[in-house]
Amino acid sequence: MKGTAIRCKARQTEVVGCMLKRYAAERLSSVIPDLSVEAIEAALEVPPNPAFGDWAFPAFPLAKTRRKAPPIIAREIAEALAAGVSGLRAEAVGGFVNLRLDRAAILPDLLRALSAPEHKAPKVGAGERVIIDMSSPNIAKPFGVGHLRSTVIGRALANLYARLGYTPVRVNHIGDWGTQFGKQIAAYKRWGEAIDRDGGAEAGKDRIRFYLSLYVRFHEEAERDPSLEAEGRRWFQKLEAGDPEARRLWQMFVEDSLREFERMYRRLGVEFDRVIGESFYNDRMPAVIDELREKGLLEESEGAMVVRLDDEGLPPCLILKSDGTTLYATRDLATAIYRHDEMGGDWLVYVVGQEQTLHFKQVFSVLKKMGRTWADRCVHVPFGLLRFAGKKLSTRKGHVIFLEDVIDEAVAKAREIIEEKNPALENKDEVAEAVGIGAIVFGDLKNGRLGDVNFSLEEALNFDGETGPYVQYTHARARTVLARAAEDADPAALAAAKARLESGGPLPPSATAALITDAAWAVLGVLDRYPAELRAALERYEPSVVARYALELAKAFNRFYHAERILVPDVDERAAKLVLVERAADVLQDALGLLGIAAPERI
RNA sequence: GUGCCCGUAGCUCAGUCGGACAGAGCGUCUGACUACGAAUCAGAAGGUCGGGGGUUCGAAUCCCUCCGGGCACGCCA
Repeated sequence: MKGTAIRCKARQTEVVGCMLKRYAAERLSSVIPDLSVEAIEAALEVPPNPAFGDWAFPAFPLAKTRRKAPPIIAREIAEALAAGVSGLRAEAVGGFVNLRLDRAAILPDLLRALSAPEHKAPKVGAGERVIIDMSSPNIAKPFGVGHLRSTVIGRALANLYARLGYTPVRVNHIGDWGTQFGKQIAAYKRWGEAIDRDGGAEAGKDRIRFYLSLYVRFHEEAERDPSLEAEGRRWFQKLEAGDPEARRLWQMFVEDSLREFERMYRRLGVEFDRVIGESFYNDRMPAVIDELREKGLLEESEGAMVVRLDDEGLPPCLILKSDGTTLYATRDLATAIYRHDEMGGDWLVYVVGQEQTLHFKQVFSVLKKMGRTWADRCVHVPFGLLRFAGKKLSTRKGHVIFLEDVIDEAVAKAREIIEEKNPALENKDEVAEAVGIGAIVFGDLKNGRLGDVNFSLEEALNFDGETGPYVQYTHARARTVLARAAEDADPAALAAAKARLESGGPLPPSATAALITDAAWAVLGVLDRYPAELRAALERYEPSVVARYALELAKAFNRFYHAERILVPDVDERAAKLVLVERAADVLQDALGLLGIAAPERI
């Protein structure tokens, strides 16, 4: 099995949902009695060349049972189809049966299916609550480009869950606790306090830079002066003990940071159902430790307390340090139990970098040993590391790229392009924001989660080709056509013609002719796959499936747009083409929406 | 050392529960704005799918092995 995500077996169902494919499979099954419709549907594939037809059925697997050569079987199937089955044409080529659907015959059903509500919302779940751990930045640290991944992947997954019938709960698990806060306080006391007293207290983004510079300086000086580390530890002990000054400074870091994060989230359009700091779980950890001890899972090892996981083939999970204090695994156990027991989570999903894969395996295994049967409904959705100029970004060394800087550049570039190409646009700032951010978010989501990303500003600012702006442009272009059509004379006749098209009844000849051209049919074929793509995206926890799909649809639409004139005089033909344009625009907007990207009417 | 992830065109990446000559975008070159938006479209050039074995009628896809890059492997999160 590929990937480290533990997949939900209940959702490992066949990926179907295209009515065209099912149609072909059903026709085929009448002449292939030894296979079920489902098996045939699963076997059908898209031929490498459109000239070969719409679908291809490989006859090779039947060769064993039928004890005949594949080309002979293929020919028999093709002949049987020609003799007694309507709705498609078949041709045997080698071991394949190439199928060409009778486009005109299926068109009414297809149009009806495309306008049905289930097309954009195929039901999979039954309202189960899915707690999604996403974004989860650290206090007193900048919101860097690295946090973008967890944030936008998590948001897209939450949208997909909601769409497919689950109840997602988006949780921002803020890193507000740990020994680094002792260091942060120590650094602030040593150098920062004086600066603030002199009135150097910056606000906003610079405040975070200020904290970061103190943190970096701390690590630099700690290399020469090891006593700093001890000082940091002492401050953390004071913080844990509730020392007023330590609490006050910690509170200041938290508030300043959350304000900054909130601004980023607003720009990205990300919302959370719960924002809970790690410190929230401080008083919940003793109960976990007690339970582990009662169940006899805790063992002493090298002075620390661990849970052995040899039977799972995993290294031991460290629960208590030799000084008796807790570790992040302890906290994550308490967090998971809270999310299940008190937040009512049926599934716990963690959108966290792949460097923590082992950690989550251990935590889930410990939960299982504790008798929590829901442990196998805990899923780690890992993603690759983001690096810059081939280097890993390091907070300690101050190697960070502020997401806001990147966003600002992208928005400025979008603004320039708008001035150049569409100076008459009304809400330029709003659109520039949507396009600039859309470029960044799409640029992240179009690639598979697992690969490491080598961040390139140049690439993030490229709006040509397979990009967010390309999809947004295509959508806006489609909307413009629709708006122009609405201005046309005789809207009543147009509306009547469109209603007829979506009723599932017989179509006027000029409407049928307009939609069965290669260019139009290609668009309809891509539209038909949308529900299946949504299911596949969630099943694989892979928003890039949706992004790739949006690109494919945009590409097919643009081809159609160039090949055909849409606003033609014939009412039926115009209505037919407009239905296609409207469906394409709706699905593009919908797919962008799932990815968390705005789809302005004009750009 | 052990485990996991990655290795496909100059660059960035799809395709990986096996299927027909390996697909996009960027970049390069050539065309298309007096039609609904040229942030577009059409076309060209460009690849030992990291190497080698194996399974199979058929392998980028599955198995083994090696090479290269990354991450993780006890008191950070």
